[in-house]
Amino acid sequence: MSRQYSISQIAEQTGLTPDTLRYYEKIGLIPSPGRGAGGSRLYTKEDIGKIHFLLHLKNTEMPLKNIQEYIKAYDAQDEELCYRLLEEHRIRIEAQMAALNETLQIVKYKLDHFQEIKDG
Amino acid sequence: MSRQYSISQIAEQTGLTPDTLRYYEKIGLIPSPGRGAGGSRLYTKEDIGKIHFLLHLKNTEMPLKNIQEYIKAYDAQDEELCYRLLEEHRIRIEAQMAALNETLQIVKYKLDHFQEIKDG
DNA sequence: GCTTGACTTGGAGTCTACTCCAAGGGCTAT
DNA sequence: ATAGCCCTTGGAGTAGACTCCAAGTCAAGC
Repeated sequence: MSRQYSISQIAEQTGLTPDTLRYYEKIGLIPSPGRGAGGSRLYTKEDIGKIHFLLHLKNTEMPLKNIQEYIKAYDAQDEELCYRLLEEHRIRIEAQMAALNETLQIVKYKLDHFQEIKDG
Repeated sequence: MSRQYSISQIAEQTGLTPDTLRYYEKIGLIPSPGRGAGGSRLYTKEDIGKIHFLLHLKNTEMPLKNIQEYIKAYDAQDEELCYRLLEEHRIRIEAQMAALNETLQIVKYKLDHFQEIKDG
């Protein structure tokens, strides 16, 4: 039987707080893990994997509601819906990258401009 | 004398609502524009330029507080601070692009995986 | 057997960024 | 001169995502 981890260990691994982990569990973003002595949460490697994928979605500005919908579809093994939701997210990611790049060019231009003022 | 625009025209141009424009003005993100008959706002081309740059920062997840700080530094002609704030934002943009790209690869992999299931 | 420390729950509070509302003013067309 | 519409203000309300708190449980060490 493989190792299991307490909520504070997971918190440290993921950079989330125990409160946030419990909050995500409450709203159905992560599965309710097994419990140890006194009802304390014990996370498995599989749980951790799900949390990491969740963080990938969250870190790319997917709203928790959409992540919730994806998790629900995943649990219901609705591959059609999973596919559609991920595809939509892919499009949003690409749009976001384009916006970031556009602003990056503008910011770089301004930074060069400041540099000139300093040099001149 | 060049053309001026009402708040609803600016709203249409920028995709913001008049309420949001007034809110941005209230918290100091955009300058208070000149007023016309009955105290209604009249935006100049210069105002519009500032709003568009603000939107670039906002669309790249710069918190309004940081934008506020930048605008304040800009108005105070504190070039040193302007430079530092933009440089920090550039770094955040690049980090964000890296995170997006990483997730994009994962999402693409998953999408290909779904595709195989459909094809197979 | 009592303290210490991490854990549990449900619920309330906070922060950011809006979003809406009530009460009222002013231009335009009929 | 009245209807219709867009504008004004200050302030209250909302949504999303946490974040904190009180009261209590449990196991381990002294």
